[in-house]
Amino acid sequence: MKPAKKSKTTKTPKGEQTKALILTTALEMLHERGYEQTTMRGIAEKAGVSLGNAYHYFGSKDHLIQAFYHRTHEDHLRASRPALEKEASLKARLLSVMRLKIDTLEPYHEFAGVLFQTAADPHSPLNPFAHAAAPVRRDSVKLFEDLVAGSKARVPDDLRTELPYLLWLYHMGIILFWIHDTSRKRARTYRLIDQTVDLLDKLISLASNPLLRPVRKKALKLVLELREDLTSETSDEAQQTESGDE
Amino acid sequence: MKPAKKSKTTKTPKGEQTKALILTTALEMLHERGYEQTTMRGIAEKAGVSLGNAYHYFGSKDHLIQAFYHRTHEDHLRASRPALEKEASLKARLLSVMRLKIDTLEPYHEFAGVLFQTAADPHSPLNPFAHAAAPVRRDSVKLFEDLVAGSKARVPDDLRTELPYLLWLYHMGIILFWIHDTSRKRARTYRLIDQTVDLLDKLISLASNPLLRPVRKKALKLVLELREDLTSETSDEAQQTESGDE
DNA sequence: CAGTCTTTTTGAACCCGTTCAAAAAAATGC
DNA sequence: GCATTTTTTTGAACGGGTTCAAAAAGACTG
Repeated sequence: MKPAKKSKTTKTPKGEQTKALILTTALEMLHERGYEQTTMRGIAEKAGVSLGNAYHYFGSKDHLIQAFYHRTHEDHLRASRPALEKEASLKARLLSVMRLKIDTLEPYHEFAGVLFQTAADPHSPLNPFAHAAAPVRRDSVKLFEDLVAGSKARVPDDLRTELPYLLWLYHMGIILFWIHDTSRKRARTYRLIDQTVDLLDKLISLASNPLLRPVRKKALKLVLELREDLTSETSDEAQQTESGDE
Repeated sequence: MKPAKKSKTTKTPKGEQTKALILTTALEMLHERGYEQTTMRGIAEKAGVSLGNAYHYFGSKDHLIQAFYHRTHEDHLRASRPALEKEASLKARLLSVMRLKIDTLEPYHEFAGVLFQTAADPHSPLNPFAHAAAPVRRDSVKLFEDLVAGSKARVPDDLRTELPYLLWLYHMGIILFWIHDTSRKRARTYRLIDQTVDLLDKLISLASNPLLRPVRKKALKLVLELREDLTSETSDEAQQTESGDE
């Protein structure tokens, strides 16, 4: 399918330097001109290296995108810290984190679609759903672990374990909505966040209710299963397609 | 962004014929060799027309994909009919329809990812989330309308109205999972369907419970809002990007 | 320092999707 | 039937991502 050569690790200081140069140039161009307008040739030229050289360090354009994604994620982490230190209730914490996520992403709205696109391709190494190892996801889920751990909400233990992952999923859904949101200043997305956070908070409270226990148990068992699949499966069968060319 | 010229309507019988020829050839190749291996050049050559000619009738490769998608949808509709005529309970109906969906899609698993990808791009006319007019979505939701209408499940009226759309969303989620499912014979996806359908059925029953009424009301109000956005918004603001080139 | 092995760098080449002006063929009007 | 207009068809060209063999530059060894 998609060749997607691995990006080589650098072996000398010179290489290190070149790689960094290419990366920063790429990020710059991506920020200034968006995805389509940023070409590998353009990056190479602006960085003063040859096209082939860029490909030596970054196996594909997607790898550059990944770097970009990483950066916004780190920005979001940094932006979230104050709120997580101040707020105590689960609801307030979640609300802050989600709103800050959108704040962070906002400057890149116009090409976020493409970003999401490449990330949704099952064959892409960037796909947060497929590859368990994907540091993107691990880091991302970790934020929600902190979010839950630091709150003193009354939530059943079994749910508490799964909650970070569930919130991560929820947050992916919000991003998907945001990508398609064309309202001014993304008002709709923010409203959606406000309302869904409120709803989620209510639901989590309800989840302790004995009436809901069987459903909760069943649902959580299912979630757990899926998560296990996600973190184990990939190594055995997923790679077969790669070698199956002729 | 993506130029995506519109596919011209044909004006003569000769043109009609050529267009059909190109389409069938394309579907054939897509089926046999997947997305990446099917090139516009390849299609044109196999169909015995020039490359430019193919582009005259189909503005882009995506348009061909759209045709492909349409076909599988129709297959699914046809396959679902018997079950919808036989089954009475909502649960059984949903289970059948979902399983048949996966059955229908299965032959195209390897390139379904790409299909989903192009569909997730906000700029793509194929995107079922963005363009209300997208017949793909209308048709698709319609199936779930029939599914709900034909069942005699006891479900609150307000929920009943939104249920088809919610089930459509649910079905999109399952497809997303399926795309990433590498288990043999897609066993995991089928199991997921079994369990989630069961769960949904239980949830729908619970939804009538007075305890849940406030949450239900709130959630449905939210869903309704989003749906309205979806079906109206697109005309005013979404198109600006199109004309905003320089 | 000379020779060898690695890493970095290059630039040409390949294939692909897409565009476009102009040729060929059909349809239309008189 | 001929001129004009419309539709269909062509093929070359452009710009883009990606690959690759081989040159250049460095690192390492004796």
